[in-house]
Amino acid sequence: MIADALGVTKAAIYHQFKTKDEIVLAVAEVELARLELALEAAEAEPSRLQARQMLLAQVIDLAVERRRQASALQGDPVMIRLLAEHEPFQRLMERVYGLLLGEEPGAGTQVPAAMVSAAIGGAVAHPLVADLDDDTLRTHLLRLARRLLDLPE
Amino acid sequence: MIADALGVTKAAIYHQFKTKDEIVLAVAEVELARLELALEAAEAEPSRLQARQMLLAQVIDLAVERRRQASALQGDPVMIRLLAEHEPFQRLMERVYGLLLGEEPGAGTQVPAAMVSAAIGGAVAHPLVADLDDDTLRTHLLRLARRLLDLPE
Amino acid sequence: MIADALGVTKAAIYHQFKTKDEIVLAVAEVELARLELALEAAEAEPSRLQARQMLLAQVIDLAVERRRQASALQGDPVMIRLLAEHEPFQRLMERVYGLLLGEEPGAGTQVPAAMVSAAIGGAVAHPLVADLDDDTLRTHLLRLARRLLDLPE
Amino acid sequence: MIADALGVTKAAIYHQFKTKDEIVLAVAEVELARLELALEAAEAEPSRLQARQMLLAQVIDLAVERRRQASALQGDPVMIRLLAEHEPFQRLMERVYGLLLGEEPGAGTQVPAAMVSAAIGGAVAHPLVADLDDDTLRTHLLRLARRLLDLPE
DNA sequence: GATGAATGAGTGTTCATTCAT
DNA sequence: TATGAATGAACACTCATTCAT
Repeated sequence: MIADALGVTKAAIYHQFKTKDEIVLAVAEVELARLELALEAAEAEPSRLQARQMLLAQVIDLAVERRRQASALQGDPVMIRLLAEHEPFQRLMERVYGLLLGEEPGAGTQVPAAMVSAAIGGAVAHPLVADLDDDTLRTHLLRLARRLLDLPE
Repeated sequence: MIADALGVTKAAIYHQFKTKDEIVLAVAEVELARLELALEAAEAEPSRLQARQMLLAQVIDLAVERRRQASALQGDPVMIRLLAEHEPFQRLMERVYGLLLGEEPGAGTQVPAAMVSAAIGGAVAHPLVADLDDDTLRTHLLRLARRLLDLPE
Repeated sequence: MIADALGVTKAAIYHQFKTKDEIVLAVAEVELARLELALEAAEAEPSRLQARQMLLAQVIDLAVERRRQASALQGDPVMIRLLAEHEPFQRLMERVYGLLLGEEPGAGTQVPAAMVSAAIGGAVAHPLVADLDDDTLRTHLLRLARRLLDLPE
Repeated sequence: MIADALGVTKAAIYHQFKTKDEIVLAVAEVELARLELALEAAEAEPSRLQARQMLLAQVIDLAVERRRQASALQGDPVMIRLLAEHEPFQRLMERVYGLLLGEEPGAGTQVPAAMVSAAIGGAVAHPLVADLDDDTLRTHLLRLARRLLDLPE
């Protein structure tokens, strides 16, 4: 499916990547890099509140932007397993969650963090919102996420 | 995979169900029936607020209870397609969303509805919460969902 | 397929017959019995020519009559193999061919015999003639078969 | 079955063909091409009678030649369905029948056409003629087909 | 006599992966 | 770098057959 979408042969892809895991990782890492950039930009903000607002806006931007492209890998079991096991991703997400929630990461913040992540990720992929244009979706997501995170509008 | 998990042959399963769709539907319908019961019980409540609180509690109960069992079908493409297409499920979810959000269902409530659903479903399935015991998870989910839905604690 | 068509269970059929071969044989033997009757009636005719005409008419009658019923078994590989191997059927067909062709059976008559049989059987099953009513089909078959067999109209 | 007969894996075959239909079509199309060539050669003949004689000879040649090879697909349900539905084959057969019968194709010629086709095809596949050498079979078929088609020897 | 449950072996098809060129 | 050909293992599904009840 991936090879066809790129217009090359499967073997050509296996020349560049040793396993499907590596392919998925390569795709994921682009997103990770962008997320890391957003995180660092937010962490550089002087006020904690501004940092949280900024990070949230960028996380939502990324999710909305990506929603159509790379959808091929969206439901891919390899992708799901990898994100659940890939350590760098885990650590990055803990930092993101920690800042978003305004707390240090730890056992107490895991569930809210997972819910925020799941709420944004799930909402973006949900068929109910497939017809909404990007701006409307972004606005809705922001409003709801702020409520979840106890952030002022 | 299902047959192996049950310790029987594939053919034995195809003796009981005509298609994979039927297998998935049979599993889903058990949940649907319980959800419908919960919805009807909530709708019978005198006050709207009590109805919403009650339905939310039961929806979360169901999600938490189910989280380990039937996880085999969780990512199954047939399950995903069926839930997206199965009319009775669609109608039921609209009623659930409508009551949870305290509004009549419509275009304006789709995104919050999708987010609530995704938040609960996603959080329950998230690897980060796999180690939490049921009670802790339930408490967290309730707190967050109430915030999302503007419900008092 | 057979069990469903009869409205009983597969196991019920396997209670009556030990193998699929036996089922097919039982169906075939009904036809064989009718064919044998036709053959004996024809052989009792005083003139050879009358015998041939009579047998041909009855063979075609049988084929046309059967064309819709039991069509389930028509293409069945078991049926095909069985008719090719079943000795009583082989012997019966040799007698039928011999009389139809007006000769004693032998190496020299095998091809014409096979062609007559194939022409009638094939034509009856051919999709091109599916819409023809029984009488029209019978008339066509008779005319052509007579030509093949050098029989006067 | 096909893969085993060729001594390769099923997947190897599915690398070359997308569906079973394609496999069957590929086999059938070789025959179709040869039949079309024969038809065109016959149509180029100056006299109608010569054209019919020539086409018949070639049709029988093709049938006799093919009788052992590709017999794996002979009873294959996919093959049967495809030949019944494949438009190019339908059109080609109508042209062949029309010329063989010495008439324009139409409703009136369908049954004789089906019978000639069934007679040749059926006779060639019939177990009774399996032991005959090609020349003897060809001779028999020619004699009988000429009789069917009202062609001089 | 009949049924429900089960099975082994097959079929059409996909997918991750390997390898010689 | 890229390709074509191949493979093992899976998956959805069917069919002939068996057996306890």
